[in-house]
Amino acid sequence: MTTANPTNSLAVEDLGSAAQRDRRKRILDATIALASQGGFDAVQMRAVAEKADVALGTLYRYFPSKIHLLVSALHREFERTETALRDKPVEGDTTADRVITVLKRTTRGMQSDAQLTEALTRAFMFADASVAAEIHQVGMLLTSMLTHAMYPEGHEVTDEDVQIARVIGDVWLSALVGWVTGRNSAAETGQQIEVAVRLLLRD
Amino acid sequence: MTTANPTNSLAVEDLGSAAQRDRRKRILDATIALASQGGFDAVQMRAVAEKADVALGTLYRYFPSKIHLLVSALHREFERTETALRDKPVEGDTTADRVITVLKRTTRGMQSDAQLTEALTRAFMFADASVAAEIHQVGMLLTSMLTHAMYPEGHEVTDEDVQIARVIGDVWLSALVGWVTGRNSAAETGQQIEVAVRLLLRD
DNA sequence: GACGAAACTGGAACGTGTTCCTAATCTAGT
DNA sequence: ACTAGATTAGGAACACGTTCCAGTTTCGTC
Repeated sequence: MTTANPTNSLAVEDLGSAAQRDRRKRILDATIALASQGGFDAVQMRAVAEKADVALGTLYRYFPSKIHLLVSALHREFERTETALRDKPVEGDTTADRVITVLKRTTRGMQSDAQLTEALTRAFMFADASVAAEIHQVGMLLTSMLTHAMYPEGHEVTDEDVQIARVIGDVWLSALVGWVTGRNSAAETGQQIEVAVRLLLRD
Repeated sequence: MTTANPTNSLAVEDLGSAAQRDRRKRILDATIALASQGGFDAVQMRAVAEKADVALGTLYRYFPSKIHLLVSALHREFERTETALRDKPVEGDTTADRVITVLKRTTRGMQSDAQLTEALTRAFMFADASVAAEIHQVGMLLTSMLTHAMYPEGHEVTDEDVQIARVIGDVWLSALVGWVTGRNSAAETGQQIEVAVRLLLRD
C-alpha cells in the first residue's frame, strides 16, 4: 500500500524540510481556525492561504483539494484525541460502558466546537475516491480507538470485535452527520449511539 | 410541521398546476439521466435546465440548490423502490434474513447504476441543515422499509424495533458511502451490512 | 561559492453553483 | 376580452474551488 512517493504529496506522512513541516502546520492551523469560526463554508482556499501566509499554489501543492485539506485536518485532530485518550485507562465495568464513555466524551468534545465539527464531518462524508487513503487512515484510527475502549489492556482483539467496532464507528458517523445537519439534537445523538452500542455489545 | 406554504417551495408536496407538475417531473428526469450518465459532477445546473427545457432561474425556483435537487431525486427514486417492494411479501424465515434480503436487493439495484448512486448518495451526505426536511423524509422512508421487512404483515412495531431499524439504516448508508467512494468493493459492502444486521437482529 | 532543480509567490484565468435583472408569457378574476 | 400579478425565459454577473504561468527564492550538489 506504500506507493513510491518521490517528492510530491506531502499530505500524508512525508516530512520534508523543517520549513515544509512548518508550512504544513501553519496551513492546518489556519484551516482549523477558519473552520471553528465559520464552518465548512468559511474554509475558503484563498483565506486559508492568506492566513497561513502561503501562496494559493503552494496550498494546492500541499493539499490537492479543499476536501483533502479538511480530511487531513480531521486526521490531525483525531490523532490528538486518540493519544490523549490512550493515556488514561477508560473507566467502566462492561465493554459497552467503556465504549459509550469514550464515544460520548469524544462526541462532547466535538459538539463543543460545532462549526469545526460541521466542517470536518461534511468533508469526510463528501470525500470521493481520490481521498480514500486519508479516509482510510481516519477510519483505522477510529476503529482502533473503539477496540481500545472495548479491551483496556493488550487483550486479544478478534475479527468479530473489529467488525463490531466498525459498525459502531458507522453509527457514530451517521449520528454525527445527523447532528451536524441539524436533524438530531445533541441529546438524541448521544442516545442514538448508546442504543447502538448496547445492542451490539450485550455480553 | 406543515408550515404555511403560499406559492413558493414546490419542492416537497405542493402540486401546482399541471404544467408545473410536468416541469418538476422533467427536471427530476433530467437530473437522473445526467446523474446516471456521469455522476454527481455531471449534474450541472445549466445542463439540467437545458435538458429539462427550463430556464436556469426556473430550475432554482423549483429546487433551491443542487443538493435539494439531488435529494429530491433520491426521494422520488426511493419512493419507487419502496412501493415496488411493498407489494410482494419478503421471503425469509427470520427477521434478520428478511432485512438482509431487502437491503441486499436494494443495494444491488443501486449498484447496477453506480454513477446515479454516487450522485444521490454524495448529495445526501453533503446536505446541510437547509435540506433537513427532505432528508428526514428519505430517512423515514428507509426506516419504514426496514420495519416492513422485519414484520411482513401489520405486526406491531415497538420503539426498539424502530431504533434497530435506524441503526441498520445508518450502517447501510455508511456502507453505501464506502462503496460509492471506492473504499469498499460491492462484496465487502454486502458483507458489512449482513454483519451488522446479524449482530443487531439475533433473536 | 556557483549552478541547476525544485519549491514558492503573486496573481490571472477558468468552470460551475448561485443570484439577479428585464422582458415575455401565462393565469385568475372581472 | 382585459388587466394585474405571478411565473418563466434568457442571460449577465458574482463567488469560490481549481488550474496555470512567470518570476523569485530556496535547496542540494559540485
